[in-house]
Amino acid sequence: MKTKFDPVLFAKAISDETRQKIMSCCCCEWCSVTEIVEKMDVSQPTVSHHLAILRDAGLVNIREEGKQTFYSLNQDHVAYCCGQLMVKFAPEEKATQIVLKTISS
Amino acid sequence: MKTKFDPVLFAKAISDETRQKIMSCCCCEWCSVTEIVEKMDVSQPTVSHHLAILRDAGLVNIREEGKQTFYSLNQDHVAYCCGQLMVKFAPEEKATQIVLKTISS
DNA sequence: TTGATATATAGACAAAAATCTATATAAAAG
DNA sequence: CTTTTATATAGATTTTTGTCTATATATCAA
Repeated sequence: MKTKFDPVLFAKAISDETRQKIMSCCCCEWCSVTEIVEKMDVSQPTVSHHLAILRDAGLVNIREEGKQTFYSLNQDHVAYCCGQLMVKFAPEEKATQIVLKTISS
Repeated sequence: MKTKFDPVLFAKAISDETRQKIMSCCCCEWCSVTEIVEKMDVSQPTVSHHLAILRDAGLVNIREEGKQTFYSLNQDHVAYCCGQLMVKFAPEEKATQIVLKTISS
């Protein structure tokens, strides 16, 4: 079952440029830590640190395989959090209108 | 015309608890800085500082009246940014599905 | 014009966060 | 078993951010 939405936790998790790059990196496929490190310009421990933050916010899926760990973006949860943020700060009709416009463009 | 969406700027702006409280505070009405300060537990300069960050991210509307300055949440822009974030990190069909579910519940 | 009120800015300080190197852990290969 | 590879953790350091006090600026009232 889904844990209660924490808007500050979510915002903090996505508020760092390196983490957003990591999110883009594993947005559409499973990536090992090594693969992610190769595409970033920070050290491996730094990547692991950011992955832990994303994990704690529920924003990544994890699959362990032998000595490797694969991560992929939890798109459902990202979308859920964005939706929750939206309804927290904008009335639903407005949110609906903006979203439909955004998505259809 | 709307400036280009900056997902890191947006996320940083909303990633602080005090700022989210301010956003909620002036979510549905114009509030003077003094009124906002009264509802918060930080000093007036701190509130002004946070308001400047929200302003720089385009998240608040501003209206000056005599010696007072009134702020209100720019709901349209908040909703727009949430929508942009969503389509950045989730495919559109998934975003649509989640959003509609979120909004209608 | 003096004083009070509203807000913003400057600068100092403290707390939090990002990064690094070094190392621990654990799996696989030789 | 020893070595290599993959990842995580610990601890130190630097950078960024949030907060405060003091003060500047600007409006309004007396």
